[in-house]
Amino acid sequence: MNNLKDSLTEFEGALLAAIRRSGEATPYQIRQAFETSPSPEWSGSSGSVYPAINRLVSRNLLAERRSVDDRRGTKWISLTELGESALLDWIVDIDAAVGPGLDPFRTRSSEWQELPAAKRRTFLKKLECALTERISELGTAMVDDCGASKTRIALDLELQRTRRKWLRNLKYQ
Amino acid sequence: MNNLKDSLTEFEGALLAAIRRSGEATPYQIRQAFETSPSPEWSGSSGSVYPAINRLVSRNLLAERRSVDDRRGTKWISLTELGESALLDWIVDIDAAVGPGLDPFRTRSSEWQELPAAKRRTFLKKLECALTERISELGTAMVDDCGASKTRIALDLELQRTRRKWLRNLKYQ
DNA sequence: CAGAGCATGTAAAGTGTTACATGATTTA
DNA sequence: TAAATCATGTAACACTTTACATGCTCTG
Repeated sequence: MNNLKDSLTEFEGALLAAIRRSGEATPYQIRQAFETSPSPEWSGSSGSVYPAINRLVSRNLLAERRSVDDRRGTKWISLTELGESALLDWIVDIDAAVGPGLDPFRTRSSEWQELPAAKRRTFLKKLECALTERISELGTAMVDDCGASKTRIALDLELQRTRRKWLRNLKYQ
Repeated sequence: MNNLKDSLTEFEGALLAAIRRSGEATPYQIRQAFETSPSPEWSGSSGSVYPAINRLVSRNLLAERRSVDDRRGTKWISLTELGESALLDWIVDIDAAVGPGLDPFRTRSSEWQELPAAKRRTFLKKLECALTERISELGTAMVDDCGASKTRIALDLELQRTRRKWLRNLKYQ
């Protein structure tokens, strides 16, 4: 009830999704999960995670439970029914999913072509190498991972390959 | 000198790039360009554009000039040499370019597979339709556009096609 | 019993969003 | 001359980041 708009931000959605995946978790665990996540879209800092969780609790999307025998005040949080339904709405948001998001590659792509020729060649070569390196990292990560994140890694891999393919077309135009 | 870190945010970089493309422009023109931009990553609202431009002026990345005969106080802004070099650094930032950015499709992708089967099929079908629609829009946009944004649209198109391809693989797994 | 790690959180700073405010200039 | 558009900006609010603060619990 704190927030006028009832939709979730990208971060809040990702947060609820992570909590639901665990069933029940402590804010600290969720924070660790974000901090050690291979995709660093959010820092997972305490200054973002704790306030966000408390906001979601006050909006009745999360329920918190405290263990009696813990003097640290460790919280166990889980999704309420309202939280489940808000998360579901977030997951199936077609408009959000079809949008381009905030893609630093895409944002810069128009500018690369206007670099002076020598600088452009050097840079595009370096960028292609960096993409290739990332692609091979993702390749091994996908072989290692047989869990739920496998398809996500597959998507990452395809996106990077698409970037590289676009780059190669650009170079020889 | 206002800002301790000397790097640019995504928005500031995009702002400088837009200003440089015009050579000299008024903040209002830049704002319009962002507002009518087909890629709605930023709102282009006055509350974001004017403060950002004034920040960049106070960091000596932008120079402002006022026409004497205009009582509205219209400003003409252009990049200083410092602004040019800051923009160049931003453009060739490999780490930023290789990162995934904030991609709502990618963020949600892990969750779609865990939807109940019936709901999942319905949703994935709708998502595929939405992607197809977007792909055809981009296709016509690319035919119409013969300017500098053509390759950017081509990238958009390839990214959406990659999403759709990934989605189709997912469905029949 | 010291130090690493668990666990919560706040403070200050910066930035983006929506909504509001103000006045000048052009156009019907 | 009224309305649309040009043109600048501020205010309130929300969120994220970095850095700081506090205390508990386990392990060597």
